[in-house]
Amino acid sequence: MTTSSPTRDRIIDAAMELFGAHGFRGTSVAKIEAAAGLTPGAGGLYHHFRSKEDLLRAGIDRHLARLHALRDIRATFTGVGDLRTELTLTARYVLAELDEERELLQILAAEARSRPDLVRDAVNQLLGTSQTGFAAQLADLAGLSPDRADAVAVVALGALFSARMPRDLFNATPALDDETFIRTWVEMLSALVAS
Amino acid sequence: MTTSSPTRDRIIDAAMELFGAHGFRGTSVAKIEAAAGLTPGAGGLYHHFRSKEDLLRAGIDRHLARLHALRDIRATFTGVGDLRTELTLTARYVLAELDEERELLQILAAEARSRPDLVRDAVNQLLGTSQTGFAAQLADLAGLSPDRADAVAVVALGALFSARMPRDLFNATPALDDETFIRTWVEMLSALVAS
Amino acid sequence: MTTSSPTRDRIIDAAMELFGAHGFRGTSVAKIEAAAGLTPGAGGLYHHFRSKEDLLRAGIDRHLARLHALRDIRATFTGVGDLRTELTLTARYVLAELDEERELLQILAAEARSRPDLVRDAVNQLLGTSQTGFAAQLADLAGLSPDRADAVAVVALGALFSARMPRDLFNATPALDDETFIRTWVEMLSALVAS
Amino acid sequence: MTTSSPTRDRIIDAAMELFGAHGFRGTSVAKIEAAAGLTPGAGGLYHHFRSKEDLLRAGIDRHLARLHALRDIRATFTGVGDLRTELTLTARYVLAELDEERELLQILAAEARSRPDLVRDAVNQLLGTSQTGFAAQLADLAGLSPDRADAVAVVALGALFSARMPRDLFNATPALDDETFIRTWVEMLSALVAS
DNA sequence: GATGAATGAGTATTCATTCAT
DNA sequence: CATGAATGAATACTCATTCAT
Repeated sequence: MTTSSPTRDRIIDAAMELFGAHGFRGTSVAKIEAAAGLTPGAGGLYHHFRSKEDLLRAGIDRHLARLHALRDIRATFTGVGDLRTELTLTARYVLAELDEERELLQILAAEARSRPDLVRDAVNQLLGTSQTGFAAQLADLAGLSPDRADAVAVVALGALFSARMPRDLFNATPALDDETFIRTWVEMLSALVAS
Repeated sequence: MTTSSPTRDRIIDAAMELFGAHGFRGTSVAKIEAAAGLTPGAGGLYHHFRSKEDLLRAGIDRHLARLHALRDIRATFTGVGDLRTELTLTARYVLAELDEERELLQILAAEARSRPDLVRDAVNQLLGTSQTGFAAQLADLAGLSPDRADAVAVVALGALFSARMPRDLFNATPALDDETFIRTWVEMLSALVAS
Repeated sequence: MTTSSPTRDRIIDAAMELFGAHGFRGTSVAKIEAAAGLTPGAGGLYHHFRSKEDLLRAGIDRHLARLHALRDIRATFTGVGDLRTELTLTARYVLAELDEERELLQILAAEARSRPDLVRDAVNQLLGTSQTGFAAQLADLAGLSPDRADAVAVVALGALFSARMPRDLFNATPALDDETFIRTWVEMLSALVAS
Repeated sequence: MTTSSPTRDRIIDAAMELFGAHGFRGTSVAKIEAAAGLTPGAGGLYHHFRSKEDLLRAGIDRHLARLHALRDIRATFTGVGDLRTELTLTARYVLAELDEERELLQILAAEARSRPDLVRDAVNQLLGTSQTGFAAQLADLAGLSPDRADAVAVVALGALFSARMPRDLFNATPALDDETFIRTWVEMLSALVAS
């Protein structure tokens, strides 16, 4: 458990927002301090973090922790309803989660080249549990074999991610509204499972 | 038409590789010059490009031009075979194209925050034609209504992109081999279309 | 008389050791505090010293005070024995004293440029009394005239100091072991006095 | 042979003077640039040296090179005259050499703690050849055995160095004028050799 | 067309010192 | 007395860009 203080939290908030908006390198320590209410350039940040990079890591960790919390909550509302309903709920949940993690994903995408390991680890945490969780759900709901459930989970979740990636990572205008996207996605999956 | 010269091309080559590996800000003009065989730090680059940013734009444009060429070639091998075969070919083609554009995608993802317009424009060119092209193919092959074809194209292409994004953009280990991915994807689509 | 307290003394101990090892500028107040058992960076040092420089002065003063004590003790064992014995004892005593003050000399040498007055004063105290004392001893022992005794004392003491300076001040490997050095030095002096 | 340019030389000149006066840490890169006629803070220094430390090394090397030149010249005026004359000439030469290297010695003394190896190496070059050279001269002139010549050379040269060290290294007022110092030193040595 | 040299504007980080608690 | 937090001032080093040769 890392030490927590109001200033420390304010620094993380400010930093992650700025990292998301201008990238890690594009955000100066002075700007972070200013945005956190400290005197810019005075190095007050270093009373809370060893380096700018350390702050990035702390920010990512906080995001990931929040995510784990979300996942725990989720477990409670599974297992009630028919296939279509459950898939629709899952889709909505995943998109909501992606929205929640938009800032994090932008940062990770921008830093992937400069901090490969940091990014890989974070992304594996983000994706890994989603995939195995959804595969289990599919195996359970639709009676798929483990291997098949895995494959379907990967392809289907990928499609779901792609509903947000172009917009969040590349500023592209989304090609479909959420309702239509989810409906089509559910149909595709139920058709596959039924076949 | 911008002037072309062997040195100019070498600079673009070097720059795009370095931008892909270390990001735009992470790549100094001096390093680009060195990698292009010029004296680092002497500013020889400025005889060919007005600024570092100008060079980035030139690099992106060259990638996009190459892409258009690819697309033209593609038109020739469509329209022969049944649904499954054609979908499989399409999937393979899209993945190959993504591999071809990996460097570009990495650069675009990293710069999305700092150069929103530049990135949006490039990505729209990359995605736009794919989407309408594939929608048309689907309408044609499976007799879907234009709206429906659009929706299905978006979801299906998104799934396909997601076969590369985690690895190319986030250094994540791919969860599925290409063969399995494509097979599952084709099944999903044909099931949907058949239903 | 400055106030004395266990913490204050611990701070001086820590500081002088660190100053000797890394120089005054190379030693941060935070490191001194840490080495003295205080929280680093909390400024606890300032309850005992007005500034870092003040602490340096206090440390030097403590060293000089210790030296005076040594000198007093010394007076007791002079005046017994022939010339050679007495010179040998003197040589041993001076080298021992130099060893005792090694840390101080290192600090003084390093700070000579940045704090000229502080260093000059301290060094004058260190050298002055040695020189007049030894001159008196020589005049007494060997019947030299005051002027001549002064000159011989300066040259001879200088030779003695040079047995330690290269090693203590410049990390050079000593060129001679103490026994040989002292024997040669005693011979040189007695030859001169006898001539 | 390191590259040489007027600016590069001006930077070394400025740096060594400032290092001597305020110490290495006490001299900012900006101040060196200003003193060398460059814009302070613009980093122009880095077109000539990889780092501030690299500049220090270059400065020390230049001093040492100059010293070797001096030594070569010296060989020409040895071997003419009786013992006393030759010793007097040697003493004057050594003091002149020390005056020539005053700046260097001050820098070395100040940096001994922070750059032990750099200083040790330089000092070994400075002292080593002096010592063996003078020992040879003594063996030759006065017919001393090698071991004894070594011992006498160390003690005598140490005495000579001590004519400058207090003043140059510790700002102390010299206790003797050069003439008297040298005369006493010569007497001491000839007495020893004659005995 | 290429280069050596220069510069203006940063950029992360350090540090002595202060002060409310 | 000691500490957590803050700050003003520095500091070494980087870099995109310009320009005379």
